[in-house]
This record gives sequence, structure tokens and C-alpha cells, in this order.
Amino acid sequence: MPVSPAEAARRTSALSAALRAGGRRLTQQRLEVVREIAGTDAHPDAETIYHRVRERVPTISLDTVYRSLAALADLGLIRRVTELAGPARYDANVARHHHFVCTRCGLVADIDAARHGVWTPPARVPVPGTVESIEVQFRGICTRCRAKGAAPSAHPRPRRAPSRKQATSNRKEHPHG
Amino acid sequence: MPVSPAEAARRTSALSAALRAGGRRLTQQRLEVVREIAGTDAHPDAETIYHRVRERVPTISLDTVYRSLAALADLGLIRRVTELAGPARYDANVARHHHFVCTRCGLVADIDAARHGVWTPPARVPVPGTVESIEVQFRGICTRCRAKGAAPSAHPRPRRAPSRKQATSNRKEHPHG
DNA sequence: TTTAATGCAAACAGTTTGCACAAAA
DNA sequence: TTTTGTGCAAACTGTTTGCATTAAA
Repeated sequence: MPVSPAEAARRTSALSAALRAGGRRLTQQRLEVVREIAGTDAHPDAETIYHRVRERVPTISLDTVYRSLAALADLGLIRRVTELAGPARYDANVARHHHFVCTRCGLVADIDAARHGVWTPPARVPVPGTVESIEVQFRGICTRCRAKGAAPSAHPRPRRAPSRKQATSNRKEHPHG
Repeated sequence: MPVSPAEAARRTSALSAALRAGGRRLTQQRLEVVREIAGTDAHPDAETIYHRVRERVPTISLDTVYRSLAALADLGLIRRVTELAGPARYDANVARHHHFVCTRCGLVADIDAARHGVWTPPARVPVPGTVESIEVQFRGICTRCRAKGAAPSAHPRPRRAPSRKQATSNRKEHPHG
């Protein structure tokens, strides 16, 4: 799900400005990482961003992507989504919202919390502490997967959880994009 | 949070029976792993269970703990909780419920969903697919942490998320129990 | 020119696996 | 006695770090 070019550009400059305002340098590689997260709503993980950015900056390393994302997250400009199994995903949408997670293909879609009053903090649930935020995860099958039955999926990919046993190893240096 | 001895014993035999009914052998080490998860509501991770069981079965290995937990989870007898950052936690409570997570010490407490109708599937939230389950995470500070201010915590431990940079390494072989 | 960011390699944590041996059934 | 489970070591994924080099500011 790419966002419109105009919106992506707007987000990119906003993030770049905020990054510099936060005292960080805006390097070529950071700018490209910013462009990447600004241009999608699909909550990509570090490796995905790495591959995409590498098409434009072939020399960038995976750890620089991690560091760039960490810099953005430290400033609160993006959110590191760790409520999911597998690699951490990064979300440029920092407004309070919830997620729909497809348990078959791993797709993660934003659910606007504000738009659905039902999902705002309920004062009546007794918890052993003080609630500061509520994360709601709707788990199920996305329309795309449902449409193609039990097919293997072309979406992101469900990691770790589904089965126990992976296929071939291909750490670093895949002849990707 | 240990459960009462009687309840723990009841859960232990139920799990043991289900394990055998599922065609798995009930070994000494599996029995002890079962006892461990049956005796707590604290959602321990594999390593925590490993240390506790080792006090009774000093020769057990960490991977056997992982395999035992996987066997139980495969049969649906316990739930692997991966909605949290850090190591997977195991929950003997397989009834649909939600969690309160202390962002300071990592404590995870069950919130009985059924008891609070507010948190049952709201038909009116438009999601891009079919919802099969809803996971709600109440994040905040638990009463214990709140009580002792900003102290470093004696609870489980918050992993990965909190800060970026860990202290000393001590993988395998701590002079624990 | 000073200071922060990069890229590399190496470490790390958490978890899984292959294999020979041990022990349930 | 036939499987299944165990323990060990080694792998593997995702992530972080130390360090010398490079490049923002």
C-alpha cells in the first residue's frame, strides 16, 4: 500500500525536518530510509526497507537502516511495532491507532482508533496498575487471502509463528532487486 | 503469582492427560515443565521455566524446555504469547482473555475478557478482512512499580524495548538456582 | 575541523535443528 | 523393540555494537 506521491513527499520533508530539529544529521542514507517509510502504510520491517533503499543506494548496509530507524523512533517520529511476532515493523503513523493482522500472510493494516469510540480506554476494566495506552490487534484473514483460498500468499510473509521449520538459509546477499 | 497448590495439581494432571491423549510421551522433564506452567499465572518465558525446572531436574536442557513447550502449544494446551517484545511467554490460560503489561518491569497480568463485555468483538469496526480474534493489550505501570517510583524493578524484566544497549552478557551457565 | 554517521565484522539474544544416545510405550 | 524424547553442539534469524573511516555541519 503505497501512499500518494504528494503525501509521501509531504511526509518525507516533515520527517527530515524533524530529524534535523532533533539534532540528527540528514545523510543520504537516512533520507532514503525516511522516503521509504514515508511512502508506505504497510509497516515494513528493517530488512524490507533495506532491500528497497538499496535499489537507490546500493552501498547502504543493514545496520545503517537499523540505526536510521532507531533514530527516527527515538525522536518519536515513527513507531516501532513490537506487538507482533517476528521482526519489528516500523510505522510512520504515530497517531494512536490499532492494527488488523492477517494471520495467513502477515499483512498489517491500520485501524483508526479515534474513529471508533468503542476502542478508547474503558475506565471500567479493573487492571493491576495505571493504563497509559491500549493496543488492540484484530487478528484474522485479510480479504486478499480469503479470496484466494488456502494459497501460499504473495504478501509480506508470516514469520516464525505459523510453522516450526524453515526452508533454505540465505542470510545477507540474496540476488534481490 | 503462583496459583494455589491444589489448583496447580489439578492443572498439572489435566495437562499431563491431554499430552498423552495427544500421543506424546510424558517424560520426567515434560512433567516438570508442565508443573511449572501449571503453577503460575505469570506468563514465564522458556528461560525462566528452564531455571525453575533445573532446580528439580538439574540435567534438563533449555532446548528440551523449548520442545516441551512447543508440544504443549501444538496441542493447544498452552498459548505462546508473542504479542509482546522480547522472548516468547507461555500462558497456561487458553481461554480468550487480554493482558495488562507493565512497561516498566515487564509484568504481564491476565484480564478476563468475558467478564467485561466492552472488550468483545465490536461488529462495527471496519477491517480489511475477517476478524477471528481480538487481542487487547493494556499498557501502563503496575501498582508495584508505581509504588516504588522510578526504582529499577525486581520483577521479571523488560527486554529489548526499553533502552537500546544492554549491560553484561551472561548467556548460559549463570550460577543461578 | 569537529562531531556524528557509516560500513564492516563480530557479537549478541532467542530459538531451532541434526544427530547419537536414552528412555517411554 | 520400536518410536519418541533428550542433550549437546551448532546453526539460524533478528538485532546491536566496537571501531576505523567518511562525511555532515
